[in-house]
Amino acid sequence: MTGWQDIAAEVLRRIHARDWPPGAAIPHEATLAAEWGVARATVNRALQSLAAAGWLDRRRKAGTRVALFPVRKATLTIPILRAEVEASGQSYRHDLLSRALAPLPADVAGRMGLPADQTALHLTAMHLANGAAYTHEDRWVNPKAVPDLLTADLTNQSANEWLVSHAPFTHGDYDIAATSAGTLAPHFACPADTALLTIRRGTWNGLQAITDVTLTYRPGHRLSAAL
Amino acid sequence: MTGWQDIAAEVLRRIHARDWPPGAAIPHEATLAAEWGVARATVNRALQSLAAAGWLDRRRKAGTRVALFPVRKATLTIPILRAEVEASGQSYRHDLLSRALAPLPADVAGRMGLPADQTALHLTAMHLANGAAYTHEDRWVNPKAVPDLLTADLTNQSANEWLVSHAPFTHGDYDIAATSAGTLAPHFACPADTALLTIRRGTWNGLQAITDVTLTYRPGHRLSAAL
DNA sequence: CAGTGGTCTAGACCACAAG
DNA sequence: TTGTGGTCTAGACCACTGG
Repeated sequence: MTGWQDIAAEVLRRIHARDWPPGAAIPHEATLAAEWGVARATVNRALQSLAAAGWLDRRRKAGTRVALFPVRKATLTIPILRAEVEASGQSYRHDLLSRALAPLPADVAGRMGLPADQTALHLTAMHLANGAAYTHEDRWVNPKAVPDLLTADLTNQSANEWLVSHAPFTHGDYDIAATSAGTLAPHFACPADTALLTIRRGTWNGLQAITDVTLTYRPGHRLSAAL
Repeated sequence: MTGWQDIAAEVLRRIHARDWPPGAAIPHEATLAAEWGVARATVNRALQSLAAAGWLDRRRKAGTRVALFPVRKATLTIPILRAEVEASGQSYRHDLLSRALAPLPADVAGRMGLPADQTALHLTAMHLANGAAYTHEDRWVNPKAVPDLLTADLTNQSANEWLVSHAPFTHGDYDIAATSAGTLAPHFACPADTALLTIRRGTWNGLQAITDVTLTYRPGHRLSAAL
């Protein structure tokens, strides 16, 4: 009945109870293992999970301390739009608005690490929930990374879904910002100065940029998560 | 030289190379352990880390499969404002703008699970980077959860920093939205219709709400992270 | 029911960093 | 130098769940 999760819970309890206040060193793995009558590996696993969650700072030789600023990390789920919409009980649809080959704008090219005059595939689309505008998508795709996308059918499957299943990426980055609706206002039937939430995401396969996409959510949208 | 991280990397390589495409089952732990000449526990650790990162779906008896939608989770770091500002090489300062006991607004009370007429501590402050407005803070604190804060000196230490070191929380939630500057416009010397990024955060100790805070960032701010 | 992942153990060696 | 966490092993038993 004493698994590593139980041990992690007990350690967390002592932290919350301030038996082990922020900054304090806690006993060594071997000591705790003896106290609870388990193998050191079990304690190790529990403490590693708490360290990964930000509760503990661990360093060889220096020991384990309660983090001064606990919980600095939070997991934000960035769902596939279809899943996000359908999970809320609404129907999902996506409309391809445009599809063209064009030279990369300077800012996008810079983020993708490609020459500014490079020709790339430019896609714009609307994602709809229950038939109403949900999210606008503005995407640039490096045709050298995924040549097959040039001829793919994107009417039933969104570019995102196609890429996810055909072009796995090794890493990526994203940022979140607030922008005014501007030229997107007509899509959302809102004033041009409405504040909208945007998420830009770039994905890479090794050193090769795959795609750079900016999603703009309808007015009032919130990104939520637990700490 | 064959640690669990090497094994995780090799598995990831095979996923990226599409040796194991999305949805496909991969060999059992025991098989892989034999293939690489390591203990099953080592393979288990590698596969668990990949499953935690979203690359694999694992179920007892059903085996391990490559996730259909890899990398659905991203870690967003929510830093302490002081650390965020100082990390960018700027000087940090914070000005307490107001501090008063007042009845909780209905929406805040709802989020905190307290009666709407409950008296609580209301704080507003500006966080400055190199002397310029960086973030506006609007905070409500449950005085029953942290009575000591009522008499704390908040001129040198921000409420956030005080709470972090005096009132550990067990869990919390947050959401991110875009709003118009509105009445905060004078603080940022921007038009009232400027789009600003806001982060609302609620923290709890067990069943007791501690605080609910809304941070509004200066125009143009971006939240960034890696995937 | 039986196969697969989940976890524990006891012992060992290694890598890193504090003093 | 030496203490502390990081990891590996070989074997064992357990828990969940698919068939």
